[in-house]
Amino acid sequence: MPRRSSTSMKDVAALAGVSLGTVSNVVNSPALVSAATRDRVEVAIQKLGWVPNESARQLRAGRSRVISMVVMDISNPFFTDVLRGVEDEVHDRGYHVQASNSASQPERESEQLRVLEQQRVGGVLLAPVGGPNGRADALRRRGIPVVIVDRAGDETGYCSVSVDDVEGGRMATDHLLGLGHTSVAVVGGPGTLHQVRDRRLGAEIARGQHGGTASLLTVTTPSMEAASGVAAADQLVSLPDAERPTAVFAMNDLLAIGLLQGFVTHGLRVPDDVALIGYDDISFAASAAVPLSSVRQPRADLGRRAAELLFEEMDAVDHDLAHEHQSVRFTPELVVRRSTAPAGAKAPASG
Amino acid sequence: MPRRSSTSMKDVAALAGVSLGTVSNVVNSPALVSAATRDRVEVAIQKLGWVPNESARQLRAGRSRVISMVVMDISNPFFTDVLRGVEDEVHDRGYHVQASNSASQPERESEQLRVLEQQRVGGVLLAPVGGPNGRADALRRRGIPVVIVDRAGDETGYCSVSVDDVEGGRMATDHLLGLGHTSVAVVGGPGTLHQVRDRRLGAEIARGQHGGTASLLTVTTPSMEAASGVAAADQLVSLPDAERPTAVFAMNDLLAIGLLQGFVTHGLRVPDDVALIGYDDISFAASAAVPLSSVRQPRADLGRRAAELLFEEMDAVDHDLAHEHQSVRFTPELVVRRSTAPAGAKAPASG
DNA sequence: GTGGTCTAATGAAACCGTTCAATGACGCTC
DNA sequence: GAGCGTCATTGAACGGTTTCATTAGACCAC
Repeated sequence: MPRRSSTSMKDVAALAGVSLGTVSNVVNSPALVSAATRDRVEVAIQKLGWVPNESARQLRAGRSRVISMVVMDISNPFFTDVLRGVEDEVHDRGYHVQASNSASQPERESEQLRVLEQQRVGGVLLAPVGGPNGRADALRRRGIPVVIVDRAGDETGYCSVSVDDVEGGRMATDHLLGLGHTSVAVVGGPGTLHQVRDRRLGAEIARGQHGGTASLLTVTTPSMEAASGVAAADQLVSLPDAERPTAVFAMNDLLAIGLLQGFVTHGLRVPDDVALIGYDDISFAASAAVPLSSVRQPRADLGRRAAELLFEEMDAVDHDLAHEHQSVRFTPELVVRRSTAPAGAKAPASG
Repeated sequence: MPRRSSTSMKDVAALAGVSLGTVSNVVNSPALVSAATRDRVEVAIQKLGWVPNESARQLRAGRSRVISMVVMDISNPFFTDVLRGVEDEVHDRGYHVQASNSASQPERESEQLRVLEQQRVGGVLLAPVGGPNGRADALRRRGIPVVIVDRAGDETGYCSVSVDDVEGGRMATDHLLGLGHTSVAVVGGPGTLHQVRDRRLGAEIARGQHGGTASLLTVTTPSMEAASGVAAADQLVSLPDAERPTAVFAMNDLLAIGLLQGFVTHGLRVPDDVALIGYDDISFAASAAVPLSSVRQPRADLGRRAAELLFEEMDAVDHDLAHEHQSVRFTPELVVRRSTAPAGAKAPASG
C-alpha cells in the first residue's frame, strides 16, 4: 500500500523546465550549472518543498551518510556520554549519528547489525556485548567499516578504542588494599562481558602486588544495572559478619549506586562499615548519597577518537587505500571520594 | 567512488538458477514458491551471505521499517527510559528503533527531522524543543506520521502523549507550601521550553491556592543539565539570608542534583537550610546525596503509548482510513523523600 | 561570411537492487 | 481441447546519479 504520493525530482524538473540531470547537478555539483538555471531550479525546489529521497540516492551511491552506534545499554550515562563525543566529531563532517540499543543481548546486537547492513549505513561504532559477532564481519565484507568501542580489538582485527580495563581494575583494587582492607568483594556480571573479565583480572593482579594475602570474593550479577547492585548488597549483608568483606569494588557506577542503596537500607554505613568504589565515574557518581570513588574513563574522548578512526577507515575503503587497523588505548584515572575514605576519617565531597 | 561490490539478489538468482522474482518471493511470500525451489534459493542465500538492500526495497515500498525518536537530551535518563518503553512496543511489530539527539537546539532538531524525511522512515516520535516545527509538518505532508512526546499536541494537531506538567508543577509547589515555606525558588530554563512554562504555571496556581501570600522567585537557567543547577545554587547562595528562599523547586532532577551539589559545596544543608524537590523521578533521584523528592512521570508508559499511537496513525495512512488525532495525558505523582522532610525531622530514605 | 575547433551547459538514457502486477508454461481434470 | 491451478518468469516501476552525447555559442583562420 503506497503512501500519499510525494513530490519527486521529476516534479521539480518539470516546474523549472529542465531535465532530471540538471536538478541533480544543482544539488550535487552546482558549479556545473549556469547561475540562471540554478536559480530557477532552486526556486522550484523551494516552492514544492522537495526533499531528496535518501533511499534512491543511496541505492546508486552504495551507502548513506549516517553513522550508527550500537550500545549495550542506552540508559547507562557512560554510553550516552561516549555518544556525545561521537556526535561532535561526526557532525563536523556532514554525517549524522543514530543510536541503537542491544540491551546487552547478543541476539539483539546481531539483529541491530543486520538492520544496519540492510540500511547500508556509512559506518558502525560497536560497543560489543560478547565475543566477536559474525554480523560485524559481514558488515566489513560488504565494505562498511566497523570500529569497536570500549574493547580492545587487537585479536578481532578491527580498529578499536578502549580504556585499559585491566589497569582500571588493578587501580581500584590497589586503592582498596592500600587502605588496609584485606577482604574485598568484586561485584559484576555477567561473566561473559569482557569488561567484567578484564577488571577482575586487574583485581587479581593488585592482590598479587600486595603480597597475595588479601581475599577477593567474586560476586556475579545478572546485569550491570542498579537493580543488580541492590540484590548484590542483600547477598553480602546476609553473610556472617566475620566473612563479610569490608570493601566492595563494583564494576560500574550503576551497580555501585545500587549497592550503596542496598547497604543503606540494611543500616550499613559507607565507608565506615564497608568501603565502596565504582567504575566509569558517570556524573551521578559524585552526587550519590555518599559521593562515590570511581575509576574515570575519558568518555567523550573515547567517542571522538572512535569516530576519527571510523572516518579514516571509510576513506580507505572509498579510495581503495591500504588500511592498517589501529587500537587506541586510553588509561583510566582513579577518582577518590568519600565512599572509600579511611574508616573514621571525613573526606570532603569532591568533584 | 563505489564501495566494494556487494552480492545482490541477482547473484543469488543466478546461483540458484531461478529468476529475480522467485528470489523475491522466497523472501517475502514463501507460500508462492514450491518447496524444492525454495530450498535451492535458501541454500544460495546462505552460501553467498546475501542481505537484502534496504534502500532498494524502501525505494519501492516508499518507506522503511524504522521508527525514529528525536529527543532533547539523550543523556537525560528520563528520555532513555521513555525510549525503552518505545523499544518494547516497536520490537513486537518487527520494526526497529533508532534515536537521535537534538541537544535542545531547534536547528539541530530541524536538521534531524530533515534527515529522517530523507530516509523516509516509517514514523517519528518527537520530543520537541520549542514551538511547532515546520519540518514536522513537512514529514506529515509526506505521509510520515509524527507523534509528539512529552507535550500536549492539541494545539498543533498531532497525536501526542504527555504528562500534565501544570498539575505536576502545582503538586510540587503545593507540597513545599504545605510544609510551611513562604518563599520558593522555581529553577529551570530556558523559558522557551514548554515544560518550563507549564510547570511554572502550575507553581503559580499552587501559590494562588495557598492564599497567594507566598513569594515565588523565578530563576532561569540556560539548560536543564546538572551544571546549570550548580550555577543556580551559586546564585541563590549569594543572596542575603533574608531574601534567600527556603525551598527550591527544580524543573528536573538533573538540575536538582546540580543544586544539591552546589548547596553542599557552600555548606547549606538540605533539607534543613533549604528544601529541594526535583521533577521526573529518574532512578538517580532516590540515590542522591540527599534522596530527592520528585514528581514521577510514567516514563516507560509514555513511550509505549506513544508508539501505539504512532502505529495507529501509520495504519490509517497506509489504508487511507480516517484518523482522529488523540492526546493522551498522564497524571504525574508526587514522590516525597528526605530532601523535603520538614525541617528538623528525619525521614527515612525511601525507594 | 564560411567553416572549423573548443568550451560550457543541458539533455537523454542507462543504471542501482528491489517489488509487484501481469503473463506464460505446464500438467490436470472434465 | 477448454478451463483451471500452480509455479515461475518478465518487465515496468521506484527516485535518484552519472556517463555520454548534443547543442549553442565564442573565437579564430581563411
